[in-house]
Amino acid sequence: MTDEQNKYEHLDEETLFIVSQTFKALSDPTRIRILHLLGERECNVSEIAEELSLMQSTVSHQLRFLKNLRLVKFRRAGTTLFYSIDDEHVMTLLHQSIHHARHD
Amino acid sequence: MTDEQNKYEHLDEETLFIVSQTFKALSDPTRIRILHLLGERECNVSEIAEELSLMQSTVSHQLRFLKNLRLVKFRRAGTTLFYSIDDEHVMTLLHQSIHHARHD
DNA sequence: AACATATATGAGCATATGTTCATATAATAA
DNA sequence: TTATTATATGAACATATGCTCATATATGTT
Repeated sequence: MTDEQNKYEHLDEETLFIVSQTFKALSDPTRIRILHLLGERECNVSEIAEELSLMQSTVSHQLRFLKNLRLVKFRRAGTTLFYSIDDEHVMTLLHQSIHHARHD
Repeated sequence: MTDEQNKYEHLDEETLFIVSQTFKALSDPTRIRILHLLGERECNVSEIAEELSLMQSTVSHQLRFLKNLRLVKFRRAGTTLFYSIDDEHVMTLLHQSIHHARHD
């Protein structure tokens, strides 16, 4: 290999799509709050709504969004659905960012 | 401290704002491509546009966005502006996410 | 000064996003 | 079955976002 300039290696479309979607999930304050809460403990929909002062409908819509990206999962107990984190890697990104935001 | 349930510690508004803004910057494919390119080498505006097949105007608008968040900086050389990365922590988040996207 | 080159900017437009309201669905209890 | 509770869903709406076009600005050259 000579020292002529190397061609830039473009990001492939699929990687670009996954990465942008992941960060999009983390780009909304409401979703961040929901993920952060679920990072502390498993919660049902009503608990999330009450703890974060959000409408049940808002929470449900955002949970669907997060579930489609497999960032959260749920277990059923009667009519109640308990949601929890399903992607620890994304939570790591979130926690790093929170830590960074607080320390400079 | 007893084992009664602890109150959930809400994220403060400022942290929430910074975190969501940071991830918003990383949520758009065009900005990801620009940051990824600048992660490889310093570039001027025209080089970015040509390398990524984007309009000069598009690149300039996005660079302004990224500069406002202090994710990139530039140095002037005549009429040419050379842009480079100004936030290694955010680049770490980006690289982690790319790595994650490619490996599962 | 006039001109060329590189970059920045504002307006306009189409699309995406997030919330709310009203209502539907699902599981359980009576 | 009917009623109740928990959650999901679709439509409507307002706002945000990203791109393009046209043009402005800034630096350097002649």
